[in-house]
Amino acid sequence: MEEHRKRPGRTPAPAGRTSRPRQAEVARLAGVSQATVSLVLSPKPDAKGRVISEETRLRVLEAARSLGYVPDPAARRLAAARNNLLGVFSFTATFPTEVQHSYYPFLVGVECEAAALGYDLVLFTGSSSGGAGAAGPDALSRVRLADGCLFLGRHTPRAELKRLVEDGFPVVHLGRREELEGLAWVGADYVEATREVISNLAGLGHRRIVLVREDDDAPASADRQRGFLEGLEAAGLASGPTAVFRSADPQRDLTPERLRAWVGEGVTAFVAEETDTGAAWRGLLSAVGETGLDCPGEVSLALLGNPPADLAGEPEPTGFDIPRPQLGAAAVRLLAALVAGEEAREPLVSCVFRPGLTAGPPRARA
Amino acid sequence: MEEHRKRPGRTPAPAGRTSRPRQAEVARLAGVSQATVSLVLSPKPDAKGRVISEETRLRVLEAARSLGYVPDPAARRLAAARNNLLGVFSFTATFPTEVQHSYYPFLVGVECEAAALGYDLVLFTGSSSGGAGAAGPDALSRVRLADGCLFLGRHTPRAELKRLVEDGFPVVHLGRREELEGLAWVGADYVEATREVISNLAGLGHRRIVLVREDDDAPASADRQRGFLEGLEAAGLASGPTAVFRSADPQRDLTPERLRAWVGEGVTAFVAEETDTGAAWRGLLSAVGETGLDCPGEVSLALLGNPPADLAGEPEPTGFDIPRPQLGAAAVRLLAALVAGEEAREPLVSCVFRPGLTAGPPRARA
DNA sequence: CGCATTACGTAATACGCATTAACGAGCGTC
DNA sequence: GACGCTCGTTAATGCGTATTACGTAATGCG
Repeated sequence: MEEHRKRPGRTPAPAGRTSRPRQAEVARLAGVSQATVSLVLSPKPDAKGRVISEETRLRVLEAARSLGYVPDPAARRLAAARNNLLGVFSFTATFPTEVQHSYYPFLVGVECEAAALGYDLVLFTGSSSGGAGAAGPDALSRVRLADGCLFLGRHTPRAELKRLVEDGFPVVHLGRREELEGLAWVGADYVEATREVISNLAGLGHRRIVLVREDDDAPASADRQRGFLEGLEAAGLASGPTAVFRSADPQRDLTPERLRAWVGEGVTAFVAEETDTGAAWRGLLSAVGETGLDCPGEVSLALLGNPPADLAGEPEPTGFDIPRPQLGAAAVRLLAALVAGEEAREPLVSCVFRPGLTAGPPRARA
Repeated sequence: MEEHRKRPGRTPAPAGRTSRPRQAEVARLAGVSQATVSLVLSPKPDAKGRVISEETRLRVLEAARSLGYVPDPAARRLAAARNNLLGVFSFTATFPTEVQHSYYPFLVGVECEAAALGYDLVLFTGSSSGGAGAAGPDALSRVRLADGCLFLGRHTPRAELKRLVEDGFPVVHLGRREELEGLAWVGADYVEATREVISNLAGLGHRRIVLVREDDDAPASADRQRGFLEGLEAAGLASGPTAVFRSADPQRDLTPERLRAWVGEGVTAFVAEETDTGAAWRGLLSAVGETGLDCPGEVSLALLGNPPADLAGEPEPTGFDIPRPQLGAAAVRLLAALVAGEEAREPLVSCVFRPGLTAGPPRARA
């Protein structure tokens, strides 16, 4: 196991160039002790009394710079300090091949905010491809290398996550997740955003609206449904038993006949939730297409979220934008606060209403 | 700085429940030494001689399981003298807001291959000022925290990179980069791919072809031009002085008149290089559009690379696909080999010809 | 039965850094 | 000049694990 070790034994740095410099080498170059180097390089705000003279300080800094010294994150962490690393852990590949279901938009915000706060990011891989930590309980525990960790994706192993939280390891979950006591999370305000969309449709004159959702118990779905119902109520509209269409496979179950039946009953607007696959929205679109109904004219459609990337060419759907970069940034802020030992809380992030082109006033009833 | 440490001082585990168990505790429960626990829990394939008896092995495993022992990654990496981290350094944000010019496709391959090889990724951002090194020239030295580092982007500071290479720090540059002695890199074979496109056009019957390129001296551009000229020669076609149209702003300089003139001279096909902005291709497309020439019919077009994301709706261009994920994967493989001390070399990655819809046989000359 | 082997374990140590008790040197003070 | 005192620095130690150099008991062999 030692074959790759460039440094032979205990001698600080004989061969020199092949290995990263250690504090000991910086110390030798600066003519001080390793402890002094540590003191100089560890920004201690509460420097009570014990300070290093400006002269040695500069000497050490110069030596460190010229050697290109960088602290070893593992050692730093082991010695009970921080290493300026925030972990990002996702349970599917972070950069999936399929365009759908990508964490990219979140990462835009995560990277930006992390940089602003002075953190680098560690991307823990292998969660899906079974590489590094294959499976097993260790897969998740690798994140302890970082000061804290951000979790993406809805299907997080409860037990492992719970363990991290209980151990006091700073963890933030991206997406509402209340079933786990003490788990910090950030989320978007789907309830309010959906309410706003419904309110808008009602304002256009729609009286009967149907929500198309998938058969998933994720909080994100539940929130939209709640916002939908609240929106109906606020607009003084009835929410009959048929107002919510829930299906495990909307693209199969949402038939043109079904659609025609609704329209025949007086339904003039449909809203679909956004999910990884966009199945609800796709199902709605194709059903409308097959029935030959004119979209803004005969039926209004709204998407509770952003359209999948491969539908970028389609007309812009009415609905709301999920501010994913802001969500990512908020998550990082929260995580950084936890790492710093603060008792922070991030409020729900608001979604932005998107007028779009798929909704308009309903056609006058015959 | 010690506030978060649950374990008071040297006692192995007095308070018990607040902290994760260590090997020492497992050892105590199993009635063996810490070293034995380590030996049992560290899968050593080449267990030459030194073996633990099956009985104690099971006892230790049982103890570990019952305590919920999980190894501390920081300690593990410290003891192993490497940290299983590969750096990714880009000089613009790794996740840019603009869709164009994104490293995303590369990262798909990087993440996947890193996972397969058992590495985690550290993302460094050029602008971030975190960690030990302040901003400025030291920014680059932060990458030493990883076992090796991948560099993206054409505008890498030469001096700093040189320093890393000279120090023997494993570095791989994504994209051909030969001007720096000893710098490892991986690249796509633009020469061959371009040659193939030209050969294909010649096969269709085209006799006069013009290359539209931007005014950039990047290797990627030079390679395409070289492949273009070689392709012409191989097909027995003349490459007059007007065969290459080089412009700093093709969208401005590539006027409809210009295009008409070429067509009048007998040019029947145009190829454009791909760049971050896609300016050459955009210029070509808009000029053709304005002149009202029918694309596969009257002129053939080819794109030496992938179209920008915002042109996804357009008909698929003839040309070649740059296998970005494979490039990323190849870079990671090379980097991993360097980290392991091997003297590896990755060949150029081949691009894949894309038939597309924008090229066809030339219309018979009048 | 004596000695060489082998099989199993363990003590000791290193890994790189942070932290803290202790130490030496300057410097007044009476 | 012995004493306290502050300031700057260092020696020593611990963090949790991997590894190596040794023991010790069991076994093999003539």
